[in-house]
Amino acid sequence: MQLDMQSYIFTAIEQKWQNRWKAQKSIIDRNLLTAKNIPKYYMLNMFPYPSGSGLHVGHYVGYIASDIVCRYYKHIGYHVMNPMGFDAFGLPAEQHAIQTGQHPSITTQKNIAKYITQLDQIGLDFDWDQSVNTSEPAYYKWTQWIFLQMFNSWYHTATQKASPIKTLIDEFACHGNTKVEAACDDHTPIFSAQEWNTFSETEKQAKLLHYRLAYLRDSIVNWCEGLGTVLANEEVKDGFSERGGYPVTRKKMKQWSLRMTAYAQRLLTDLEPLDWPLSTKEMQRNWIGKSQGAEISFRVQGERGKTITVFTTRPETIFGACFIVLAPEHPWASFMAQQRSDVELISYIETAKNRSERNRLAETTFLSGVFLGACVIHPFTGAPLPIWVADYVLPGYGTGAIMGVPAHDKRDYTFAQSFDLLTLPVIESTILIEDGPYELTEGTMINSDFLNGLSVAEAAEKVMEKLTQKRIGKYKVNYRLQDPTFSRQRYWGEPFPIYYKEDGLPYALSPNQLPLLLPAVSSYKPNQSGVPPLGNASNWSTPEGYPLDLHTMPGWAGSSWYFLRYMDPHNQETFLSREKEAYWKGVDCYIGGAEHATGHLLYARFWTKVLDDLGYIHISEPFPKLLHQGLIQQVTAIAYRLKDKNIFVSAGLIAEHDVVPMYIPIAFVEKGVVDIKALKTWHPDFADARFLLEEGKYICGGKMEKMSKSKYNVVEPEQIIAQYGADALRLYLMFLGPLEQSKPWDLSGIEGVSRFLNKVWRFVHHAKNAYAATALPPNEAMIKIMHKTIKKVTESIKKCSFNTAISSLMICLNNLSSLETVPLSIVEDFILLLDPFAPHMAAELWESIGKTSNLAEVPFPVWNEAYLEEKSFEYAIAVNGKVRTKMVFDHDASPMAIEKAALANQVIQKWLAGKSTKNVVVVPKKMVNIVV
RNA sequence: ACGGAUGUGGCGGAAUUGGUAGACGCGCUAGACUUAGGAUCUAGUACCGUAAGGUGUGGGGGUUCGAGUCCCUUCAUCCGUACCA
Repeated sequence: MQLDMQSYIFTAIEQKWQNRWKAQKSIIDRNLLTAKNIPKYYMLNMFPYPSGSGLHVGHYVGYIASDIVCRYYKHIGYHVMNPMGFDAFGLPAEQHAIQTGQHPSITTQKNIAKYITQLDQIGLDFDWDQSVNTSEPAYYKWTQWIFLQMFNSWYHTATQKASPIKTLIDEFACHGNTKVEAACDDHTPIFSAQEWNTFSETEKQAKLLHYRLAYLRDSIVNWCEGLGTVLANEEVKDGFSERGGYPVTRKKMKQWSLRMTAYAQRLLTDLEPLDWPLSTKEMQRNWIGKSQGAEISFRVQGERGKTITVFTTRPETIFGACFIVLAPEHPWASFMAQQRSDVELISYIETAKNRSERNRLAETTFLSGVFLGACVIHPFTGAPLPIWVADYVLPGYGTGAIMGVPAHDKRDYTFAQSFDLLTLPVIESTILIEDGPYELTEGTMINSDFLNGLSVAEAAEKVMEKLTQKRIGKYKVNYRLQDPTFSRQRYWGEPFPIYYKEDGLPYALSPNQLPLLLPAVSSYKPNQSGVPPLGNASNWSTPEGYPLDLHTMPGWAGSSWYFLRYMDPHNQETFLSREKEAYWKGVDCYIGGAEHATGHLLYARFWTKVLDDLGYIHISEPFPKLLHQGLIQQVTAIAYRLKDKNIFVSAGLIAEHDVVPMYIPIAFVEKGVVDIKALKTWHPDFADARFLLEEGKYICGGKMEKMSKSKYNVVEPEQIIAQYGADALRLYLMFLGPLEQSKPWDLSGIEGVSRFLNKVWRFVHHAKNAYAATALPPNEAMIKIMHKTIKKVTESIKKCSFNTAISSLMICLNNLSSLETVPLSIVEDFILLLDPFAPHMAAELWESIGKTSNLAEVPFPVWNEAYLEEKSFEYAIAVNGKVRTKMVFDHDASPMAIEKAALANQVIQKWLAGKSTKNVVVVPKKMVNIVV
């Protein structure tokens, strides 16, 4: 028996099948499959950014999960599409270009090649013929094209749809903009049809820009003079750039923006029916942040005609308003500061502006602020309310000004406490003012003139009536969601298909000029005066000589619509043909990380709606079903550098120093001790660093965090595959725990799945040899084991509960291997069940038992419920909820009979001795509980 | 700070819908086979206790005949917070 049992040499087997699959793939005729009337399944994976360090084990989790599901769907007869592509524009390749001069496209190509190898080596059955690369002109041509659609559209609030800009021009020609219901900039000037028709082309364009879905506006950005560029919040640490340590200021810059707020309500409403994790829906809901309230205008004392408009969600508390607070960015704040040359105020505004929003919001005990030196008049009482400038009010939300109601708002309360301001309660409550604010929206109004005695809800209604009547307030729905800034001062992104005429206004290139190729540049850095890298291109202008836009699009541009392109990736006429869309009908299942909950997933929904409105596609939601894969976590290593010095302090000594934590590669750490030599050669920053040691060692700090290149804690898969094989790694990553949960990386568990695979191998070969000549029918016990497993595995795959699917395969194998002999039909079923999880081994075993059919297309086993029925059930018999014994009863035993038998049981008798039975609960097929 | 999630043996985790907590795997202990074992097989393994028994799902409280599961409260950890992808 031992003689012909080959051993399981996974390297050879995996290579063999990967090659064979590739050959099979190339002869698949998709058009034929499409034409046949078989059901389709479009699986979508969040595509990766191809970074230089390659894939890490965390990336595989979602891909393996989708591969399992897809292999299953193929087994049950679906035409499956599971494409993979690359979100290839991004900062790392650009940084690399700045450092080495190598063009980012070369770096990107190299990285992509590595990624493809890494994806192939684990047996992922991707449809590479459908792949996309967002940085290729053939792809970004359409990203630019979609941008032009946004530029050439406006949002009609009456129909709740985007519409071509031409319809707006027609409207202006007939009625001016007095009647039009449109999403537009604040303070858009009013004009009549007559005026419109006399406007110059320049004036018309300027007016239209207030309405376009893609428009220019002043955005506040993190400007770093030293690097000549804008930085992400994460690149800014305590007001200094992470790279180089240059000061960073917040500065207004003209930027492209997308009018996403116009879609806020639809993004909110349409979220409801989506089959998404509830937590993700909740996060998007909170991100959109709809709040209903009022805008109320306050007259400024002694300033004729000047008013300050605040947004409040609690207009009924207006009599409790004790002060007005402006964001430091509020135009009136700096105006007043300048006018009065108020040094304190000017400097406060400056510093406050440069604090990060998170910092500003994180303050809990003391809120900073400065009195503006003016007051507004309370519209009902006529009392003067002081105007303050404070950074706990943010410019981007509401009107950038609030009325402070300290008695009923936590932040306002803290602010009032910080400056000893008056606090006036207007809702009756048992909470004393000294104990904090009363924030509930229930109770009876007090100290509120005409609102006294009303409930909060009644008061809200009444006060709105009054405010509207007096024309000082109106209902207002406000969203936390902002129009996202869409331009970047970068090189490696999509250029804007926009040029500027002498009038300084943006004009669109015509679609036939697309793609607008990224130009060659002499340097990838922004130039000294802060002109973006595209400024370094020669002849960056239209054929007529008009200068082209110097910005590029952000990383999320290409990823906002790639799921559409997958359906028709090679079409040069359109980004997605009507026929292909009609066949695939969009994504069936999307698997990706929860960390994109409010970014990518929201942007993609927004773009989809725009394209749907304009009639280019016919789906309103891109991802009807969404699953998250959890992060793989791994220990990070943290070194502590003295502020402003290139000296690193060992972890035990940091209490005595002012240090900045920095990630270092976990690879250089052994039991908390850092290999300083390795560190010094790793990065120039460390080359001549000094180290303050403890007991001769440099000890680093550490945390469990998500595996990520930027934290230098990734585990690369090659070595694991070489040691255990791709099937083992697949199985292990799925066996680790529930798909959606974060899991710490720990290699020791892989031994278990590796043993399992070896056991499967021996089992099949043993069965094969024992039964080569005969074909005995399986007995009842085997059938029961098998059908139980088929059911469990099938249901688990459908629930994406792969860890339990694998464990039931293990249980099944343990049961089967304890049997003397097992017929081949049982072995066949087992191989089929294993196939989605460990496809290389399954294919090899399939062949080894003499099968010539393509395993991937063999129908999945189906269980028969009749085989699973049990005749009896083992009841747990509990006394007062504690299980004391177990008894077996037939399914048709009556509750009365069970109760009687249970009470008569010897063990139970012992527990009942001397007590009276109060109650007996018999739950059929569950348990018995006797209460004494 | 805000929003979201997670917390069960030494470890990863399992547990239909409120009904026998700890499936499956790692690790560990003992044994078998073996020249050998980082192979394989067998048995055991939540904790305390010699036992009878008791205690156990981050902590505290509640609902219930019965709670890992439902409610309240609290703590810890992780993810996101708009130019990282």
